[in-house]
Amino acid sequence: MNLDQRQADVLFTVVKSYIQSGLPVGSRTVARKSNLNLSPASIRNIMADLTEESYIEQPHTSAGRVPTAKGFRYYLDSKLDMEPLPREIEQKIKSSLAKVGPDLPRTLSQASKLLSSISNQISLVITPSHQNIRWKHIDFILLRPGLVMSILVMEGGMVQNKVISVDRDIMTDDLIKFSNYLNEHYQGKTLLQVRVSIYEQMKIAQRQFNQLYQSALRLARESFEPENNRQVYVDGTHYLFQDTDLANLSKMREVFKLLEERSKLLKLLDQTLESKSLSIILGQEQDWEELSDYTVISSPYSLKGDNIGMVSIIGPTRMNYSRIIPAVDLTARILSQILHDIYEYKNHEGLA
Amino acid sequence: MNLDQRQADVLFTVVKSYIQSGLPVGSRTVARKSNLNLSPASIRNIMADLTEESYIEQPHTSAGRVPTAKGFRYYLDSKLDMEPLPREIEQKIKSSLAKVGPDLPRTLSQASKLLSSISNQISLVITPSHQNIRWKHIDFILLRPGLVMSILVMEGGMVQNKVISVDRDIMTDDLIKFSNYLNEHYQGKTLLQVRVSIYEQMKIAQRQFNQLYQSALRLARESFEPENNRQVYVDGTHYLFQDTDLANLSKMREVFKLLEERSKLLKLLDQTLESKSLSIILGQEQDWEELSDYTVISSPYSLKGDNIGMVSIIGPTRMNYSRIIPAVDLTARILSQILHDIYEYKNHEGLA
DNA sequence: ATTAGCACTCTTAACCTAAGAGTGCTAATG
DNA sequence: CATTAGCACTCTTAGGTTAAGAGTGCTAAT
Repeated sequence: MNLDQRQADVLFTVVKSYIQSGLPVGSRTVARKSNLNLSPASIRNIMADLTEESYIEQPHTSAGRVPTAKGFRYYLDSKLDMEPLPREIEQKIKSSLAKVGPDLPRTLSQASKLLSSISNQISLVITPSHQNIRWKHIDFILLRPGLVMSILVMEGGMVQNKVISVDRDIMTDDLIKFSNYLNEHYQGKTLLQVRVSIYEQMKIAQRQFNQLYQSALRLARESFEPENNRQVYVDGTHYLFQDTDLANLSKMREVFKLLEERSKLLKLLDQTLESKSLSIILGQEQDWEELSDYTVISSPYSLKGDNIGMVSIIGPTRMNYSRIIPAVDLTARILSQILHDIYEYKNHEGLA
Repeated sequence: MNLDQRQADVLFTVVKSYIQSGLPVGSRTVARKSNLNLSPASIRNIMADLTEESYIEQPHTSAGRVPTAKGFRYYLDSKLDMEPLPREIEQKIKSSLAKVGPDLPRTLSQASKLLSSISNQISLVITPSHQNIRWKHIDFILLRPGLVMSILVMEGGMVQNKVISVDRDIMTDDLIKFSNYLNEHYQGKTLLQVRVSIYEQMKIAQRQFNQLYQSALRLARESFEPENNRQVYVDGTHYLFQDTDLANLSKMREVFKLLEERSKLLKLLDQTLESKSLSIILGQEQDWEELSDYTVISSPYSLKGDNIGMVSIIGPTRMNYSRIIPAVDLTARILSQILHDIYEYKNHEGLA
């Protein structure tokens, strides 16, 4: 069902006013704030319709209306009046991130700090999946007989390390041979590409009986395995305490629980990784009971056209979307730009 | 001023009852709960004295008494009735940590999770200062001309990496020479020891004009520099929402702010790193206005007699000390034990 | 189609009151 | 002389009542 112009106008006014005040919105207020020039009585009729279609609802008989999830969704799906971020904020982000230097983890961490402080909401920045990134160098270090640490340096300065158990008769010299081999033959490929190669070789190797060769492959396979170690940089958790009352205390607690369960969190954010652009998850809509009353706004950052990670904020459903959406969007864009620069060796003349 | 037996008894009863109920404690209650066999009237006299000396205080005229920071401190400084942790919990910690394998970061992270879940409080585990740990291997990787990543693997599997800018004419082959040299000559020393050596060599080198040699030293110096990268594993933040009302909301918010300001947090915990054993910081006592009403219990974990890191919890001042102190203490002990095992190559026959 | 008017509902804040918890003091007690 | 019973007093809290006010939906007038 679509809304006609007047209905949409009323709905938008209700949403905006509710975002601003957090209070149920009455017909009087809508009459004043909208530019429809209708009397409250007429507005009431329209609001009755909107309630019928459950875009808005009444907390109780004599209260004004509050937008439902459906109402918010309609508001968000319509092109809305974004306030473009002031130039100086954009500059601040750029310069602040440039200062960090060509170090991806620090860049992401800093981006998270910036985003939370300009949005006044909890920010999340998730590290890239390593799968589609090329790697630069691999090293195996014998921690002690039977135990090896593999260190995989990705372009952009991400490092992935892993402790791997191996046959006890593998020596440092063997490890050096392995790593030399891998560095020579596979360097510059993505992890995914390497994995495919290795699996092929393993099939062949099974027919041979070269023990050492098989060990090498096993070691390589483990090192390049898709690691479950994507990190999430979380900042600004204290913003969740903005205008809160006892009622949402238990809901806030759920948010904090969610933030600590990284696997759940990743699942939530992965939902949106596929979408090409900014996406909004309304907790009430989905079956994320942890997020009722909260909304997640995410925007992917990309490298060479692939979305590899996410920039997000978590805030109350009644947050100031016009301000925050551009903030998330811009942060993701700048991050993509900087990533591009790091990977293309541009604009970064080293650290101070 | 010291308390006599009876005064101490009354104070303890007040503290315990307050911890249990969170409510001001009246003379009736003390008369019942203490084993003094005195009438409420007599208790009232004693409580008046304790109030005089400000061990306890009255929220208002007709209310019972609440322990002050001084009262809590007296309670904590006296040897108190610890409930030793049940055997099975100790076992659970040990086995759960053993399962992680000889990987220090993961071990610490897991320890933090365990501690928060058995204490029902926010837990903090701070990673070791690398300064007094021996290192195993160093590697330099040329990210691109003029930019090197150094990777320093410590015993126990900590990795410290850093992006360092260098002269543009340093090549991969040079880097290999550098790292070989360092690995041969300094391996097995602590970072602190290496730094001292390097500074000495730099003094000598200044008089020479071997450009390459000087570069190598600069690179080494940066790599072994005391990094500001001690991490803190935080878990169980949602426990802060236990029995909370609007009054402490703003205080809770301060705690969350503190948790995100890692530098402040480290300063707080470093206070206690020197003390040989478990220590308790009452927020009200110190000038940590972020922590009024909260208390930090910390216990250091050690390697070869040196305290290298901390295990802590943050909880309300009225928490169950008898249960939680042993939990913190035990976790730190087990961690020390496991560290010892990792470093001595004992008890760890690799991963599954 | 729009709106003024109106009766109705429900929440909220303010006020009052009674109950109850706890105190400190005094005088009695063993 | 330490202890305790008794009591008047204070202050908080919960409950109940009330009045104000916000907002509604309906009806009838424009």
